[in-house]
Amino acid sequence: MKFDKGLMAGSSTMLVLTLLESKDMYGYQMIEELARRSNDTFQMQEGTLYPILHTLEKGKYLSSYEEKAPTGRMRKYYKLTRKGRTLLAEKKEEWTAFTEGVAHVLSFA
Amino acid sequence: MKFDKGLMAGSSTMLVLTLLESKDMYGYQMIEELARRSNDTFQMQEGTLYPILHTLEKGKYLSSYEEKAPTGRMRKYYKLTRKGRTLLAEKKEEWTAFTEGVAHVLSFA
DNA sequence: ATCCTATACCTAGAAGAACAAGGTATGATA
DNA sequence: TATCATACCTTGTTCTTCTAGGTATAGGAT
Repeated sequence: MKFDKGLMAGSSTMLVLTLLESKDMYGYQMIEELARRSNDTFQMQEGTLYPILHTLEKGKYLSSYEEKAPTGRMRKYYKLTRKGRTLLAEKKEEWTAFTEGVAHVLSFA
Repeated sequence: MKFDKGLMAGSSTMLVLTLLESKDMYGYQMIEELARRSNDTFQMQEGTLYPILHTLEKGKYLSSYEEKAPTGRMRKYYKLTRKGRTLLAEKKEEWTAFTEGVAHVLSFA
């Protein structure tokens, strides 16, 4: 399933934060994990993800550290800060309210 | 409730088409009706709506006609075409699949 | 040996969509 | 007479995504 570009807008930041809620992850991993959790319906592009990560880190919603993978390559892990958790909670609330609003409009007789 | 700008993206066309599903409407009316159906959570801007209407009409998803209101002013009514109904059905399916995907990611343990 | 693929990071530029902020015009109301 | 609500529209800015590249390493295939 290919989604309209616009649909991702507004929810991708929430999705990224959600992934980091369970554990620290690196970018490439997030893309795979997102696909896995959504049964391959979400294929986030690297050109979408990396700028989001950088913006979130700049805003102190995430912190990062590098770690050597067993393969020998470096990976950049991101970690949710307290500020990030607060943002995530807000995003989730907003998402719920928004989808409820849409559902209400759609189901209106 | 004020929503993130991005959230509207991707769903506003669906919302507009949905409004026209029940009856022909004019732009100004759609904004009011959308607010009413969503308990004032959706405040679509004119600068958002009118371009959408024009694009949809250009694509033959809507047709329009002018009618004099009881007040004497002209109103431009929009009507769903068959092509528009098809598009609406697709948009609804896409929306459902997308929100289900998000729900799945959010609820992932 | 060489090439391709997967991994892993990044960015610049184009495209799409919403919004802010303006404009025009008419009818009703104060 | 002035202001508000109605009713339409557009331009320019901003935000976000995606496309399409670039860099680099490791492993497998040819």
